Amino acid sequence: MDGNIRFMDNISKTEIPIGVVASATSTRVLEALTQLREDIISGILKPGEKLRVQHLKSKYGVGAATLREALSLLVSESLVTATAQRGFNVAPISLQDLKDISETRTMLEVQAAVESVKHGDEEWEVQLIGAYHRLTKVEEGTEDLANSSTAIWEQRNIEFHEALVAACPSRWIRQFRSILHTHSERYRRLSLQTVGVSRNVHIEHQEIFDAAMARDTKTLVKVLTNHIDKTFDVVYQMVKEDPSLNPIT
Amino acid sequence: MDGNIRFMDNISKTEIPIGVVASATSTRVLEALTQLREDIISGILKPGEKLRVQHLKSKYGVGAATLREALSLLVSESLVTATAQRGFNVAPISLQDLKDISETRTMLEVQAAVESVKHGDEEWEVQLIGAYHRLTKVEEGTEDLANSSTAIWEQRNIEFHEALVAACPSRWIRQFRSILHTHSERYRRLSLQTVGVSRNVHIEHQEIFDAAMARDTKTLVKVLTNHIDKTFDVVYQMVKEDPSLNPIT
DNA sequence: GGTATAAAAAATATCGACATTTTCTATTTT
DNA sequence: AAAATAGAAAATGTCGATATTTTTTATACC
Repeated sequence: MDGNIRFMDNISKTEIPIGVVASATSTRVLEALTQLREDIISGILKPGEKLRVQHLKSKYGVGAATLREALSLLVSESLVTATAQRGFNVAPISLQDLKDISETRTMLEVQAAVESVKHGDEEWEVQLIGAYHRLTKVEEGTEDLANSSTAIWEQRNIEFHEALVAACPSRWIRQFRSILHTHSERYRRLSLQTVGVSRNVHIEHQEIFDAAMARDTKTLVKVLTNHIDKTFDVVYQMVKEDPSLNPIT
Repeated sequence: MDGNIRFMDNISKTEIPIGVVASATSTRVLEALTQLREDIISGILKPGEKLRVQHLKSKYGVGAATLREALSLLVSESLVTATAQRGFNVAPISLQDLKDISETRTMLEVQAAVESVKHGDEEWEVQLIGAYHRLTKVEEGTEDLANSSTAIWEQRNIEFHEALVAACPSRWIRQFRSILHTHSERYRRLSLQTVGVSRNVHIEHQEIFDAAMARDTKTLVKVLTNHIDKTFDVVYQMVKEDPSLNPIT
């Protein structure tokens, strides 16, 4: 997924973009950025790991300046940290951070969803129905998703949550929510191999969808909070029990 | 989420930095970054303006790659936007954006302050008292602050608000709050020459300080919300009435 | 043995030069 | 005259080379 790089083609209103925006022709920076993001989220580049420019430039096939620029842009998403004279590191992980992310994400995503439901028009409904339908297809397809399906599920899960909050008028809430969702996904991918092993995620998504379409704000708050909590619980247990994933003692 | 608090007792309190971190020796990137940020917030570099690397590199006395890296890091703070093959721009402004910033900032800052009051220890109190004292000195010094004092007031105002929320355990809320505070300051500086012309800001700060020290959450929420609203009102009127500041129709 | 010190190695940070793409401008075409 | 087009100018994006700083390793010292 493109994370916080927004392809603006389907945004109708005169919204001002925040952050990096892609355009027709790509650049080496964008390519490196996309690959680096995926490698960080997937855990190929490990949490806290030092990102040596000299070493990585050959790996990603770009010059030093280009790689540094890509890494600098990833600081925007808090996936990379930069320290003067000491280079770049992959953002570290911790149980504390996971909890913080989940709680803050709940606050922002619930707010965004409520506002979205309040302001959403017919077009928003159509987009949400579409996103929900695509997500349903892949979630009902298999008991535990195969490796290939996982990537598709991840993409559609992101798109569903994006569609849910798309009508929230606050660009800032949407942006912050998106960043936290990415980090949430990172923790999930670092700790879990498959989706929905010990819970039926689709039921949760269905509840969210139904409440949103019914404009039932109260229920929406409840089921959405529950959804994020459940994700947290599962990941938290895994991270806690796997010392290799948990650099913090 | 509160239901999971019990698992958190053994979570380490070690804080992980988000974003760019300075170290003992500075770098050309950091110098350019600092100057660029100041120039954007102060309006020397105008909202929406194209940031030509070729032109600016001589102005800031650095190479192209270094300048690009500084600009890329400013994307983290949403002060600069980057578009592939089309370079960098100063983040645009709009009335809509100002409203969004103020509302989102209220949500985050109130939350952060309440949590900070809840968790703040003696050291937090000491730091807050110090920050408040330094702010008071400059706010009571003059009726309308002279140009030289304005810069000091801005610095101390930031430090006071930072100190207020310093004990909030959520790094993410603090980070997002800080970004929005910077943007809020930018709008204020773009529209107002001096502080406290039509209102006594210090009384508001005093109310905030008193409520925080008394751990009176309810009052704190009220006066802090009021404070951000008031700032918004003043700036909104100025921006609205000054077409040169308002590129959005 | 552990600590301080100095040389060596590695990595970061930085610049200038060049290729590619976009933007501007003048000319031609309908 | 407006639109399309082609050439010129400007700006972006990119890389390799190099100075500076940090980190590691080896050596000497108490």
